[in-house]
Amino acid sequence: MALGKDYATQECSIARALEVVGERWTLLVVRDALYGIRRYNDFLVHLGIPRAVLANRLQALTAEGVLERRRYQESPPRDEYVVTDRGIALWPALRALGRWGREHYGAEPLRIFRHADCGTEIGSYGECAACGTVVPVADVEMVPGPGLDPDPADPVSRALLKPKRLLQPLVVEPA
Amino acid sequence: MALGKDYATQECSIARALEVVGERWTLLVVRDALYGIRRYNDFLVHLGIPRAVLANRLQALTAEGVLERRRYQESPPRDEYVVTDRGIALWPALRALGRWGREHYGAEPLRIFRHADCGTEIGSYGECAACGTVVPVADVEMVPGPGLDPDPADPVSRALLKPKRLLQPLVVEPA
DNA sequence: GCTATAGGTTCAGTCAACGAACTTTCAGTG
DNA sequence: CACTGAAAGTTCGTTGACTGAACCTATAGC
Repeated sequence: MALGKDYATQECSIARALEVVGERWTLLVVRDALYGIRRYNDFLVHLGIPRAVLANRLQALTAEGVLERRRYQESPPRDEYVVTDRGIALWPALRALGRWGREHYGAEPLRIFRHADCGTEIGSYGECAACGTVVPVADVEMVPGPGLDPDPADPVSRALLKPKRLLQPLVVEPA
Repeated sequence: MALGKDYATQECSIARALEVVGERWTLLVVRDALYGIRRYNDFLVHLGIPRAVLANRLQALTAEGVLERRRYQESPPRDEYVVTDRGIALWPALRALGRWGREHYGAEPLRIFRHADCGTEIGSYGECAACGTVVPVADVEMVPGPGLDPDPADPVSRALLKPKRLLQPLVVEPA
């Protein structure tokens, strides 16, 4: 969606944000990065995105400082994309969008997010009602909800069925 | 951004939300609607959006129940687009996106949002720290911040310089 | 009759997305 | 040593969306 040419005239922080994360697929890439996905192929399989578009988005998000490209093996050279603090700061916006989507279009929750320390489901704004604090993203535990397909086709979706903390790197079993 | 064909396979409330509001311009239309803009021409002038795209977005948002089309005069027939409860529910997501944009890319605030009852600036999640409650959108007052151009070219931007409550219909002075 | 306003539609050109095929580099296996 | 397979892309032709300009309709005011 984003495009400097027009959004630049907007004088608006929302428009500024959308220039970075407003394009098609971009917010879903950030979502997956928060879920712990780091590798090109895992994004590819989980999103079902054209390869060229994924490469473009990963590069753009890296250039914007939302992701960081990191070498994880030397031979053959392989890089992974890790979400930065700037990307983590998008969690409240993604959480708000997800709540809105579920409340207005979804029936049952697909994924449930809980405070890992106490097990309480976190609220609309990422807060824990029991502890009275906003939960750091690293302390959010994601568990599958009743609406989620219990036997998805792709190995990345299967790996995401296991309860896990956000940001923790996802371990994908080979198919 | 949105497109059913691919996002439908996502099993994700965020993707579901992006199918509705993820396309280019769509979230900015909703933002303007929350600011009190209701008329085709006012959206057109303020956004600088191609006419055909605006017509498409207004129709799509109306079909999704985010806006409501309402006749405001009979002769000649003229309709305005008013944000619904479903659209108002997007405020936390827009607020979160705007905060992120300002904190990571903007210098000074462009618009400041305050609790109309007590004057306190509202927080990241739309809450009032003084009152300890989430402020209903209708009780949010918008005032220009230091970063905003004090003398914009178009009449809609000029009308938005005056402090006003969200949702209150915008009164545009003829140029 | 003339002009302006509001709210669109139509059209040609451009640009991005899509899906399939292809490339490179290496590790492991027989 | 050839073969297979994985990871991370690049290239390319087609399709679809966005863009800007022009055009259209109905009415009010002068």
